[in-house]
Amino acid sequence: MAGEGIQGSLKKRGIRLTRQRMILLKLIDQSGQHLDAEELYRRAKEVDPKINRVTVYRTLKMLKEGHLIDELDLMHYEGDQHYYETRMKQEHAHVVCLRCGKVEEFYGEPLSRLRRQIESHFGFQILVARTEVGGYCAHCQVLREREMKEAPAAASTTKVKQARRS
Amino acid sequence: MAGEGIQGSLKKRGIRLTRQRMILLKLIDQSGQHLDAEELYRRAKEVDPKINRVTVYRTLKMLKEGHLIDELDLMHYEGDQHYYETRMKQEHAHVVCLRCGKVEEFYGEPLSRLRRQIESHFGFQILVARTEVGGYCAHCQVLREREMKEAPAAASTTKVKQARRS
DNA sequence: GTTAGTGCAAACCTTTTGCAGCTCT
DNA sequence: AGAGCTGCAAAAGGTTTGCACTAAC
Repeated sequence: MAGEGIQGSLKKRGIRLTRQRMILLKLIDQSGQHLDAEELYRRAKEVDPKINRVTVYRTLKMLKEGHLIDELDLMHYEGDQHYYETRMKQEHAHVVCLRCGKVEEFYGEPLSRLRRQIESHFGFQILVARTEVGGYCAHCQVLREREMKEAPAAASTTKVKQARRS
Repeated sequence: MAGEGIQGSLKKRGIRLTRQRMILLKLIDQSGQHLDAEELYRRAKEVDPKINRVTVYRTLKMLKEGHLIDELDLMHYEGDQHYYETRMKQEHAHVVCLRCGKVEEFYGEPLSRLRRQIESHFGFQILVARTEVGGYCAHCQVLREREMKEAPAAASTTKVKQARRS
């Protein structure tokens, strides 16, 4: 399991493995989802009701600075908070539907090619990379067409809040 | 000049061209830079000291929703505010040095290829795309090596605040 | 035992909202 | 004339900080 990888990495750097951090690491790692600080806090409280929101923020900050997790915005689909995911997976782009909020992940050659080109073009040493794409998923394109016929003016703002899942 | 393009587009949509909006459009368009709301407000006040910060936010929001400008985070190099740029340019990635803050722009084939692949892979209709890369520019890589020798512990956090220019 | 980490409260920064009055068209 | 926009004040949302206490090593 991936949690061990992160814990080992922290230990090596002399960072203490507190009870709170173990809980948070486990949560981040288990859920394949993109969690924001508040959601992570909510879930952590179910395990340890005494845990503090601040500890969540501090832990996320630490993990981010240690390049153990990545920070995403997901096109700010529902507010300006950030989302997090473990860094183990292969590099991928996030594709966010601006109507239903669904997040898909795109893996593949074009991404690593882009990375290599940027590195060689600028002599740049890449530490983090983030590609986010916003638009309409196949399903919502159809629904939008329908909406346009019924109420052309309102359709441009239509936003259906529903489970964001990849 | 590009400002005309945006103004025309607004007029066509029945959006009023107020004095304040003209000022802001001109500023966004002139400066080839990436401005955040506060900086834009600061500059606008030099032209019209009575302009309100809220108007800046409202104008940015309107332009963003009309897809006339793009919103960037620039890897949150210095805070969580957003940066804006006009949308006329060809699509490009933003390459941010995490040490000196310099922002470079990368144009090229890999980006449009990525876009096409995502569209065909998911049947997705892309409206906005954002690629941001963080790391060390050629210049700062050298400086960091030097820092590592002198003060290994401190070097990981070293951040030189200086003009963010592309 | 020492030092890093936690919880609490309070501050902070960025952005949004409600509303009365002003101004483009 | 009238809808749309602005300014002001106030609130909201998300995140960080100072400090005394606690717990990991």
